[in-house]
Amino acid sequence: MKRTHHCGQLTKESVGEEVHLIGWVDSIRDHGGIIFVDLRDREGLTQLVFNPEDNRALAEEASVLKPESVIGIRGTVGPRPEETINRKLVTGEIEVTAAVLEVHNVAQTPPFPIDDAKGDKVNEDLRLTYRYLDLRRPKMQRIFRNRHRAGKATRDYFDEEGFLEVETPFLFKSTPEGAREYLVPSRLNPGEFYALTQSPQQFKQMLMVAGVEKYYQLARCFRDEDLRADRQPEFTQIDLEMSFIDREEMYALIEGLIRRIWKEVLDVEVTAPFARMPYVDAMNRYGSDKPDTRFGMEMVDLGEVFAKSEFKVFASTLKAGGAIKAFNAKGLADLTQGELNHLTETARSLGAKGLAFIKAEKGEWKSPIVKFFSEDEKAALAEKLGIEEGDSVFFAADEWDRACTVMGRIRLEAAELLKKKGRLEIDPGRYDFLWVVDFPLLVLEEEAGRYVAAHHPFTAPVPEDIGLLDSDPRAVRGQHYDLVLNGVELGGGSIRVHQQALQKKLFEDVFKIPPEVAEDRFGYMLKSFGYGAPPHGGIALGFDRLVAILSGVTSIRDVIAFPKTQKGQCLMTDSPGPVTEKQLRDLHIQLTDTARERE
RNA sequence: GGGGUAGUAGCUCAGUUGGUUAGAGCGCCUGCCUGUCACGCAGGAGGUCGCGAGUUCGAGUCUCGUCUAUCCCGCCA
Repeated sequence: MKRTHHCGQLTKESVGEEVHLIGWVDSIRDHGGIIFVDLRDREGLTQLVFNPEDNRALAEEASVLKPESVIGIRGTVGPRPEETINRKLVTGEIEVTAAVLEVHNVAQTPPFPIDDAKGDKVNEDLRLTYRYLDLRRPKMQRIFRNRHRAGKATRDYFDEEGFLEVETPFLFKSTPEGAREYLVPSRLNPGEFYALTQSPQQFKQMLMVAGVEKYYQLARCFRDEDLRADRQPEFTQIDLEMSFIDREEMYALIEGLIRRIWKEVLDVEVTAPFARMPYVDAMNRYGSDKPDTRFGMEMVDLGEVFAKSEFKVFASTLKAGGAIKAFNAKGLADLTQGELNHLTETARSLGAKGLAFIKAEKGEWKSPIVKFFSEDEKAALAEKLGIEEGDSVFFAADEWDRACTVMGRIRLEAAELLKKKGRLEIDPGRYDFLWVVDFPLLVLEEEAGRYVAAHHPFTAPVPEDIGLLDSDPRAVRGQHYDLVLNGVELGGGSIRVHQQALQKKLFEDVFKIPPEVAEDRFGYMLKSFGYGAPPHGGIALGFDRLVAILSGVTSIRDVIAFPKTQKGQCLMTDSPGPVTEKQLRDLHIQLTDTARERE
């Protein structure tokens, strides 16, 4: 029995037609005589009617149906009596009176409700074990559709912009300086391993040398790092690279892509160009390289106020070259001791010694540190932070980057508390896109005492800073850019180095990679630059995060059909799993004793 | 590797200071019910309180360990 309509389609226009429908039984309402069945497919619900006065045998068949069974019916579309019209359903004006019922599959009782509201509350491990049931929920079906539309918008846009989609290998070689990789043993090359690509970075640059000029790919990437709500071991990036492009052109290109996706998926007009913020400003004002600018509570630098303070903790921090940072959590003076303890714990976990605060309550400042402040200092604080009755102010005194990071994190947690108390509301339809720019090219790796690439070693320095590479490496800015949305890092990229000599200098002189190691890992790349490499640059956007935001969910597990748990397992298929001795022998692999014991 | 939260019926949860037979809603089963759409009404079944030790006359409750999920730190060029 082929269907003539889907379950979200029929309206009173179709009254009188004979139709075939097929789908899952969503619910059954058996009145002893008349029976109503809601039939569901991915498009919607349609009410079926079985009336024993018309067809007693059929009604008896229907009375033994169970929810989630798959059935097909043939029947006639009829108008519902006026008083029984269901305005909540698209198909609520009609019902289909069944004449023939075909039961494809009777379902067992599902282990959890297949229902948007109730299903959301079910333990995630159970949902993941029965993922095929979880995904039946209309909410998950909407996410599938969002993901599909976002992908299609991306492909359409880049196609129109003259880009070619090129697939690159998953099986690459190990490049240990980045994220930890998944290794794949090589049967044909005993003792050697592939690594699954963390990203197509090096291949896409080779495509530029190859003259492709404009490349993109919805690329699967693999990283063997610990998982988070926004990190899965395999994930998808919108990856692109383009020759003869500068930063300004890149911003415009990606703004066009984002506008296209938001329009196609949400029918929302995104305003471009996006705001831009230098990295240093982002850290100073928001304490993060991915600032959430949807609310204020910006940080203030108090170096000047406390430069000559009697308060030794602040004064000595400044003297040692550190910074005093603070922000005003507007209206949070009533935070409880428990909440304050929690914030303090958070600050400590980030390396702060504690969390200094002032609560402006009942006309006075309650604080363990305010007694050390002079009248001038208090006046300056009140003015700089705009302290009013009912506010809470938090302080961090530490090395500049730690002070910023700690305050940035406390700012976000304070915002969560204010949201919970109903004093801060963020419009769910608000999208604060932001380019964070002017990143340092290098960061000092304290343990090793050397510089490593802040982004990756192929990022080009800002041209006017190249001279500083030898004299003052920390001051060199990279041509790197991050795209941030509502405090989430959507992606990042850079204009790349395309000159052999500069790339070699960076590998060997700046990153101190031994020449033979550089040759082994990147030799082919350096060689290629000797044969006519165009200037080029690119970016990669986290497609899962993007779809999560478009769908209003906080975990990318919700936008991946079959995600892994925090331990990297798939509960539905029970992977990973053991393999046979023969498989191991073929791969020239022996298990250690600890690995054997776990079996 | 570290810190937090959770684990009690199929699901979501409650369970007081350690004290009789561990409860509720939904779901499930049975019966009744001809206009419901969270149908209704009546009745019923259903429990290794994650697992293992310990303290105690007595443990869902306290202690230790462990497992699983989740959030975070480290990590993610």
